[in-house]
Amino acid sequence: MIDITNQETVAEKAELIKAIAHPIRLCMVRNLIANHGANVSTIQGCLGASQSSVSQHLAKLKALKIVEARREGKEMFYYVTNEEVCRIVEVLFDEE
Amino acid sequence: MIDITNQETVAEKAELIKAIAHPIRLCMVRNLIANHGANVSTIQGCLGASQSSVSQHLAKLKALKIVEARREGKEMFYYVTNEEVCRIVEVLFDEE
DNA sequence: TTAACATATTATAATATAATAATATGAAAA
DNA sequence: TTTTCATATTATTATATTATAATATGTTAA
Repeated sequence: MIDITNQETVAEKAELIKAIAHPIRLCMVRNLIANHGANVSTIQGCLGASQSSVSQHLAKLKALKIVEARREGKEMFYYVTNEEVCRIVEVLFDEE
Repeated sequence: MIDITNQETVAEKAELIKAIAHPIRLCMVRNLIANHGANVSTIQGCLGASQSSVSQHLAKLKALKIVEARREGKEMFYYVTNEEVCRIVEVLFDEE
C-alpha cells in the first residue's frame, strides 16, 4: 500500500475536523450555517452552555478560520466562512 | 435562533468525526478507502507508526464501526465500512 | 508441540482538552 | 463619566487522549 496522502495536508485536515468534533462546536456550526450567523448570547441561549464556554469554543473555531465575527454595537455576530466545513455538515446531517 | 439539532444526534456525529480527527487515523482511513482495505503490517509500514499504536487506532475505528476486519491466515484485513466517513474523506481530499 | 509471525491488549506516563470561576475589555445608555 | 450589557481572557482543576513499553493471544510452519 502506497501512502498517497501528504502528511502535512493530512495533519491540517485532521485539525480542521477536530475543531468541529465536539458536541458544542458541532452544534454551533450547524446552527450558524442554518441561521446564517448569530450573536453570542443567541448561540449561548440555544446551547445551554456557559458564557465563558461558548466564547472559548468560538475562539477555537475562529482560530481555524471556520468562523469569522463582526461587531454589531455591543454584540458580536458570528458566521461560518469555511466551505469545507459546510459540506461536512451537509454530509453529517443529510442536507443538500 | 432555534436549535434545530437533536442533541443525541449531534453528540453521535461529533463522536464519529472525532474518531477520524487524528492524523494517523485520518491517514489510515483515507488509504484504506483508496486501497480497498489492507492488513495491519501494510498499514503500519506506510504510516511509520508502532505496531501497538496502529492496533490501538484501528481498535478505535472499529469501535465506532468505521472499519471492519476479517482474518486472513495470520493477518487481519481491515476495510472501511462507513459510507458517511467515505463522503467526508471525499470532501476533505477533493475526490469524486 | 514448539517456534515464529501477526496482531491485540494492558499499564503507565506525558500531554491535550474541557469546564468552571473569576476577572478584564469594549461599547452604549443613563 | 459611571453603570450596564455583551463578550473575551486568564487561571485552575478535572478529565480524556496519546505514545510507549511490555505482555498476551491466535495462527501457521517446522
